[in-house]
This record gives sequence, C-alpha cells and structure tokens, in this order.
Amino acid sequence: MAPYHHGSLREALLSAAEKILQREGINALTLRATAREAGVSHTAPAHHFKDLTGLVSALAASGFARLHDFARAEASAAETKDQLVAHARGYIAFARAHPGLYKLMFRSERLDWDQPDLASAAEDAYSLLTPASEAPLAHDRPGQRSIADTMARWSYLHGLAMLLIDGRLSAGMSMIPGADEDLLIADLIARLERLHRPSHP
Amino acid sequence: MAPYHHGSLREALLSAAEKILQREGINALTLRATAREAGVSHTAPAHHFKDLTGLVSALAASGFARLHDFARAEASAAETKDQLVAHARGYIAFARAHPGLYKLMFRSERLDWDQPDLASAAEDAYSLLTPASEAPLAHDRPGQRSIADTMARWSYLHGLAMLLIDGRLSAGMSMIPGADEDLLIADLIARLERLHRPSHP
DNA sequence: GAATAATCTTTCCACTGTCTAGTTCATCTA
DNA sequence: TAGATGAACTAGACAGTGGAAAGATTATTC
Repeated sequence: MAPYHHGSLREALLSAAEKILQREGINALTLRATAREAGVSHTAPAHHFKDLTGLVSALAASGFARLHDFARAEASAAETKDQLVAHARGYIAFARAHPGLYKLMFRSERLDWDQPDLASAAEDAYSLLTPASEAPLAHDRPGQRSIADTMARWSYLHGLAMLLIDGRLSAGMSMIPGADEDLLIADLIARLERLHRPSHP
Repeated sequence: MAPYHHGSLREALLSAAEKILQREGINALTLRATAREAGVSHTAPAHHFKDLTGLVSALAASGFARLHDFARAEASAAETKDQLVAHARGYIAFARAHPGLYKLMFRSERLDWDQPDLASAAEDAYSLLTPASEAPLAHDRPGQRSIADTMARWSYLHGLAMLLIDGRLSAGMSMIPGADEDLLIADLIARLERLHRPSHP
C-alpha cells in the first residue's frame, strides 16, 4: 500500500514529466498525465508547482542546469584549447540528446521567468558563451563589444540547435552527397568563432 | 440573418486565427475560439483544415509566404547593394512585427510538413539566404559550401529572431548604457556576412 | 429537375486545467 | 507525551478543449 505522503513527490513528478516528454512528446505533457505517471492524484502536482506553467518552468530550470553542467564537463574533457567551441559542442550535443526538453526550455509562453531557479540556471548556462578573457574589466566600460558578441553566439547556437532538432537542416544535408552529418555539424559549430568583432565598432 | 454557406470561410478562419494570435497569444488559439471569432459553429473549421494541426499549418504557410514577400520587397527598396543583408533585415523586421505568427511557424509538433503549401512556402522564404552568386552551377558539384553557408545563415537569423521576440536579449541590451536597440540589432544582423566560408574547406 | 457533393450545425465523448473542500500525516510546541 | 498546527495529498466538480458522428442546408452537375 502506497503511503499517503510520497516523500519526494516533487522530484518524482519532474522525472515523470520528463519521461512523458521523451515518450509521447510535448503535447502529451499535461498535469494529469504527469500525476498518473507518478501514481498520484491528479491535483497533487498543484501543491508543488501550482500551475502547468510552474511544472514546465521547474523542468526547464532543471534542463538549463544540466545543460550547463554537461557543456562544462564536455569542455573540460576536450583536448582543444578553445573552450568556447568546446562549450558550443556540448551545447549542441545536449540539445540533440534531449530535443523535447530543449524545446520546452524555450516555450516562452509556458515559462515563468520570475521564478528565480529558472532565471539563474539559464544565466549560468549562457555565461559559458562569454569566455573569461572577454569578461568586463573593473574600471573599464563593461565590455559592450563582448556583450554583443555573446548575443551573436547565443543566437547562432540556439538557431542551430532548433533547426537541427526539428530536422529542418536535414534536407540540405541530403543535398550534399556522401557528407558526414556529424562532420558538417562540427563545421557549422566551428563557425561560431567568426561571429565576434564586427567590422565597424 | 447569416447565410448557411459562408462563402469564403477558409480565409475568414485564417484571419480570425491570426487576430486571436495577436490579441491573446498562442495558448488562446484554439479551434473553437477561431470558430467563435468567425461567427460559425465550432466544428466548421474541421471541414477546411481537418485538425488544429491543419489550421496551424495553413496559418504557418501564409506566414512563410508573407515573410518571403516582405523580405524581397524590403531588399528591393534598400539602397545597399548587399542583398543578403537586406533580406536578413527584412527577415528580422517581419519576425519582430509578427512575433506570434513567427513563433507559430516553428511550432514543429503542430505543423504538418507533408502539406505542400507549407513546405514550398518555407523553401521559398529560405531561398533568399542563398545569394544568386552562390547558386550551384550546372556541371559543377552542387555547391556544398554554399549549402552549408545557407544553413549557417539560417541558424543565425532564426536564433536571433527567436531570442529577440522572447525578450531574452533585452537583458544584455540594458547592460549597454545608452545603446540604441535598433542600432545594436543592425550590428548583429551585419555579422551574418562573417559566417560563410569556414577556415578549413 | 433530380442526384450528388460540398458546406455547415447539433450532439456527444473523453480529456484537460484549475477551483473548493475534505482527509491523512508529520512536526513543533507546551 | 498530548494536542495543535500546517503541510501533503485526495475527491469531486466545472467550464473549456479537440475530435467523431450524424444530420441539415445549399451549390453544382448531369
């Protein structure tokens, strides 16, 4: 007999939600389905997440945190000295490994950015796109150019991740006879370095 | 008294759907709401679009077609000789002017890419990112590099559009004191040109 | 002028998010 | 240790949803 109090229902609901996301897609991710998957009444999630927005936001926060950790780990394991590209590789690899989760992390109309966990996790993740060498100096102007550089890199990586996940680039890939998909993606990622420092500062 | 046959219900439903999208956001865009807005029974849309997916796909097709026309018109009106950047400006301007519609156009789990209208409209729109000078020659290999270039540009523009629409870049913008937002965006768009031709072919 | 087909309505079902009220349990205070 | 307080969870209800089925109305075609 299941005890009345679950004990760690919050975590159980999060992993149930992610399981549904993988198995049946984002349209099947509902509060009730999550509760069913966790073997709990259909209103139980409300106490931990309030809303469907709350559940999705918490899941997104977990996603950003894991993205951050994964990209860091991949970069530190990489042989290359170029940490920026290493982080980018990790970023794209994460998105490809968890497509449903990644897309959920950009479902703006179902995310509550006032939730501190989510905001800080996302900020951490994207701090990897500003290399330490470009960090703003103390008395200097706060690195306007590096901020714009970070925006450009983020845009490129995010767009690439989205189009890859949705298979929108595979049509173009099939047009290149005998091309190695992973190699092409690596080439696209490498172009990230060309985005910084515009012609007219 | 309204006649039993509407006459041009398909178009009426599409514009009703877009009105809802602008007014109440994508979560409020339902089959029933669209039918209500058009003053018709809630199952009437099914005959023209079959599904919610069908309605969304038709709306997305219209969006891609208009994006294509808009970008072309903007580019032909532009003074610059650089058509690529001119198209890119039009692309971003369209996305910012119709944020709900643009996001809907990338709602992959609600789009039916087997619908020919949608597929061809999207293809037309993205053909603008492959300048005529880079078009594949007849007897040559079909421009592997230009295909990858197009992918890179598309990724960058799509990511930029998404992050702009969702306001994810405004935090960074506010960190640059006294920066003109439009000027910064123009600078980001101009970087598109730096993406082509990777270091090692 | 009938037959046929397209268009639209009515009715129905299972499902959803969220509200309200109640039940069970753990923990903290006296 | 007893009792109160509040957190965690359940049960039931409501309006809204997508979609299927079957019927009504009008255009079109032969």
